[in-house]
Amino acid sequence: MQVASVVVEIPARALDRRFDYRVPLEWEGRVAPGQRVYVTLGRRLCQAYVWSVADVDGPAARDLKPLLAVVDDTPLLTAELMDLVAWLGERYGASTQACLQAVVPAAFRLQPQRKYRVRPDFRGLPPDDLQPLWQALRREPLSYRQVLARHGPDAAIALERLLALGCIEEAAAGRDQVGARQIWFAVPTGSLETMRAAATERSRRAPRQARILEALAAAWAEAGCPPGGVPLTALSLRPSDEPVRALAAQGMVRLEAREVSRVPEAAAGRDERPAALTRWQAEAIRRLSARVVDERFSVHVLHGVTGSGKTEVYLQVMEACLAAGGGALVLVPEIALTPQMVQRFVGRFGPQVAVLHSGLSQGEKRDEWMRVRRGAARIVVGARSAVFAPVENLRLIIVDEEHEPSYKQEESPRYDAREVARWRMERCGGTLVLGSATPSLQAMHEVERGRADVIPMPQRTNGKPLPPVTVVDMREELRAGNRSLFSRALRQGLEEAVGSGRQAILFINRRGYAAFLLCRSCGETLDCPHCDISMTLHRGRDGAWLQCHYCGETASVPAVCPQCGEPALRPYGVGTQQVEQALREQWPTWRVMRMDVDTTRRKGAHQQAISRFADGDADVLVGTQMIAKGLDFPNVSFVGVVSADTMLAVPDYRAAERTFNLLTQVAGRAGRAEAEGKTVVQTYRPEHYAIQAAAHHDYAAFYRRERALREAFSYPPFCEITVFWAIHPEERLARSAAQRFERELRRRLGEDGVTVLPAVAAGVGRVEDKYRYQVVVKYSHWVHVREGVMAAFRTVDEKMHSAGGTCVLDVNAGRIG
DNA sequence: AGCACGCCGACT
DNA sequence: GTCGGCGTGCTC
Repeated sequence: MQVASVVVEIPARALDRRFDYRVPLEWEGRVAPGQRVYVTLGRRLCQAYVWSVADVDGPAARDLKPLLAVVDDTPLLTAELMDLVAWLGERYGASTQACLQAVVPAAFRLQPQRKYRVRPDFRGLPPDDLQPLWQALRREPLSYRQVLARHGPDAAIALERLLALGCIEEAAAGRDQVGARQIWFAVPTGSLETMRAAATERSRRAPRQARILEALAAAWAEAGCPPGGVPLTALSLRPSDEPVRALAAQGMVRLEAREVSRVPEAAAGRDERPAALTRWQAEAIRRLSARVVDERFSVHVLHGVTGSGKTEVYLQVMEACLAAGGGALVLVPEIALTPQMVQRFVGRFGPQVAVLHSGLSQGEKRDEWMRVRRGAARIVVGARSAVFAPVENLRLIIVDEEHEPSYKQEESPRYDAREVARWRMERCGGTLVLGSATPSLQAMHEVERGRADVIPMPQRTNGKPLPPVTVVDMREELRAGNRSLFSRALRQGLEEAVGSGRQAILFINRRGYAAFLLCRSCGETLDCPHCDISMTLHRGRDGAWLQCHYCGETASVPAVCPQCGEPALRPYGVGTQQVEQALREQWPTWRVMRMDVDTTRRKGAHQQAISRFADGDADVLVGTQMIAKGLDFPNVSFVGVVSADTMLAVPDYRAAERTFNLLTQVAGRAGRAEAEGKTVVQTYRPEHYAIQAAAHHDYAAFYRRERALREAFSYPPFCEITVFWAIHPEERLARSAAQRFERELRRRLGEDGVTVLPAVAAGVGRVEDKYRYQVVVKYSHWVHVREGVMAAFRTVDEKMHSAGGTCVLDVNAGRIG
């Protein structure tokens, strides 16, 4: 007798284990790991994934509940993905169910459904008029909708009566949240001539039938023989329409339901293959292609300056991978996944490419995922979660803009797509390519330890040098009597660019008008009533308001300070709106465009804004980091950074790295095509190494300095950091939970190679009226501390849970504030 | 996470 | 005397 050990889909830590079910005799041999099944847990129906199947003898197995249904014929998850789910759980301290939900698109989750079936204990017959429905339900359980569709609207009453008489009962049943899309096709059975003759014959007697036959004949003539039929929707018909049913009954046509994809098949498109490669590109392609073919695990850091043509390298290495029979996966930051980017991949590989991103509907994601699972698409391009795509014979993963923090998922399971990619390539014996103009400290550390190699691409494809960067000391400006947002150099750069018909970009890393309001009389700042953070000042057409960027709370702007009553509230900390306003005031004739989360919240607005600016609809674009990434505006000749200091001020050990990356990226925006580029960076800390290194395009200098600091203060990559949070509306409970975690941890882990920092309030100590306390743990290898950390976590989490609070564990955390 | 069972207040 | 509050405990 077979027993299936399954993981149920319910994401509760208490259910994070295997449950055993009996495999009914008729399904023996049909049940395999990775397959979805329906089971009852307690008395409710739920979906589960088969983890393992074993042959067990003896009475114990007979007492198990049986599997209720097998959902898929072929397992939805491959053996590799099942192993990945297990690894995810261990690596990030998440429940197996949460990991499953991250790997499988939401469309495949269970949508519970009520069905009606005859009661097995009912003896005898219901009243005569209820017999047809009762007989139908005896053949198979039906949902309410099915009952109405098959037995007419009066069946609703019949159903109620059968229920009241105790003849039938409700039964749990289910289906996928979003199923495959089916379309009905009418397929002709006879020859083209018969079709035409039948049409003529029916033209008077049955004109609607005749029209269908004519349409079929026309499609046949056009598409050639034998035709696959015509989708009924193309004729505005449904299979239940009378003429269709009549033709089917006469045997003139056959009706077929076929699964179709919701994603239109990519047109072949134009392939923009460059006429020539730089010697660096050619060398990179040569080296990587050789590794893709050899089926051994290897990691490569593709260090290419902005404009060095990394994408073309990716494309040609993927070609080599495909030629060797492998599949490939390209990860890009969500923001860089623009139609232009996708077009390059589709242009080269056509319908072999599947694109996975957050803009797709659940159904579209399902269809793309299944196309990959069936092997119809062998290349996947997508954002973070695409790292789980079920690519067959996966041999190559490319992580573009590898240094981007968006590869870390900030909810459970808090995985890092770069680590997942590494795991998959290690397991499959494939090649991992980490591409960046500013490789992360982590990636370079791997190189130092001999676990990866660097492939340099220091030259731009257009042969031009990187644009010169001027660092402006804003203290000097102040001394020279310039109190405006714009230094003389920045002003000059703007005027030169716009004056010569070019475009300019101004970058400021904060949205809204000003970071906060401060009372110049008493020093009070206006804070959010629900969070420990000051509210941001926003200005729009309908005046000004205050907004909390943590919880969304809004408030009106008081005329006087609520603390001291003085009319002395002043805005501090420049935001995009303020820059936009200053531009409009000083250059009223210029066309100014602003791009940040506030202007691009609407779906598609982001892409629209990008095309408008690219089409020359504005002279100056003001925006947050979203304008820095992956965009290529050929007419931009000037880029200004209004303040580089906001990025440096963040209390995060990676602040310098982020600043360096962003400045490098922003500077790369200027002068990508014909126009000569120029960049001005404004700062109050012109001597800072991150700013200096970015200004001189000197990655090596930045890396040396940053590496030394990380080593001296024991920050990643010289250790790994895991953060525990306790979150509760009562400060006392949040604090004591964090302290308890700290104690438990110290007790279990000892001192060797582990540093446990004391429990403290988080950087923002209260969000949405809930207090947050944190414990930071530093160690060298997760496997050495995992047991201890997880045991401590489970103890505290369980208590916190019953006290109405939450605990979060962020393994290999990015942020620690 | 649900959905049971189980033990104490305001109602037909 | 019953309906129902949500506190604890289990789910193969």
